[in-house]
Amino acid sequence: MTVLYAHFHPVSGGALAEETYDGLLALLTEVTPVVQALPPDAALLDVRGATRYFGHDPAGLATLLRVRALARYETDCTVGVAANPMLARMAAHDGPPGAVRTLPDDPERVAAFLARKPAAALYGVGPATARTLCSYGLDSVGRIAAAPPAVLQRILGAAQGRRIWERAHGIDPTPVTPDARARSMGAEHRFTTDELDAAYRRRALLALADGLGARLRESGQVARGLTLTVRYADGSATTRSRTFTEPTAHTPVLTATAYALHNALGLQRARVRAVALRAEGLGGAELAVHQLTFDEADDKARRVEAAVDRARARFGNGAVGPAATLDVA
DNA sequence: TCTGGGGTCCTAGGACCC
DNA sequence: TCTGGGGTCCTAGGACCC
Repeated sequence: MTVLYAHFHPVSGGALAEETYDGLLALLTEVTPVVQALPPDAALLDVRGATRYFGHDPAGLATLLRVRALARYETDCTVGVAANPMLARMAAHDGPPGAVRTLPDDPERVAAFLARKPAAALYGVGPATARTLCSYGLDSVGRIAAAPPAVLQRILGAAQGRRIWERAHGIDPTPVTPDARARSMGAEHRFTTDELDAAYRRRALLALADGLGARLRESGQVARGLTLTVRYADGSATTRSRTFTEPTAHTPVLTATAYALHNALGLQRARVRAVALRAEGLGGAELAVHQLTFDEADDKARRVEAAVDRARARFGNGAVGPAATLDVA
């Protein structure tokens, strides 16, 4: 047992504040540097090496963390302790919140723990996969584990089938990865009433693109492409994505791409509940080489953007924004 | 226990290139 | 010159997690 999965919940109830979460992550790194954040309210820890230093076994370390989180942040946590991330997660979810639950490494104990669980309790099996598995009579983790891997691969596809078979046997080779860089960054705008007006949707997209660009530049990142998701009144959704000619964090490019994707959908009388933008394929801005153009307008737009970013840094995010977004925010 | 917003990963088909 | 198989990229969509 070297992996801890911690799920935090404020004693007062409600959601965890971002600053509190940051503080909790710092608290976790007091115990081990190998902490993987799972925003907004969870984390994985590899405590190999920490047990000796602190003179506690992993369960003891988990208890220590709980006490500190309560004392310093009035935040309780549920901790699972096991041999790998998947088992640690499942141990944490195996009972009421606010406890430390340990699953020993003993293969028979692990098998017994898994066998009695319903299919949907297996990490990586959600409602849809559970339905599929159950339709083949594979309604418990024990039965999934007993099925030949080839059968699961036929039902679920090669990668998913293999992974589910492994997990049903308690196997999870994924390491705890500290400092994992985000792959994408997105935001959604939900309309208060189902929106039929394309102009209003464009204003929402402008606000989203503006905010996304600011976040990208603030974090020193560029994106390779943009995805637009449109959610409709009936719960369905359409996604369209486009790759930029070069990685960028510039709001005008994001906005123009968002508009182009939106226009290409050719929505006529669609009842739109929400629009969302996601910047994909993030990378460090230092790696991006901007094609030098002699386009004066482009050059000016980038200088304006830099000035806006400086104003925001000084006066707050609400200080400056495109005029057309004012009635959407 | 549920909700929801912000994420991740996978699949599959088509285009393109070698 | 034609054929063809195998990468890789792009795009759309689905599923899952916290």
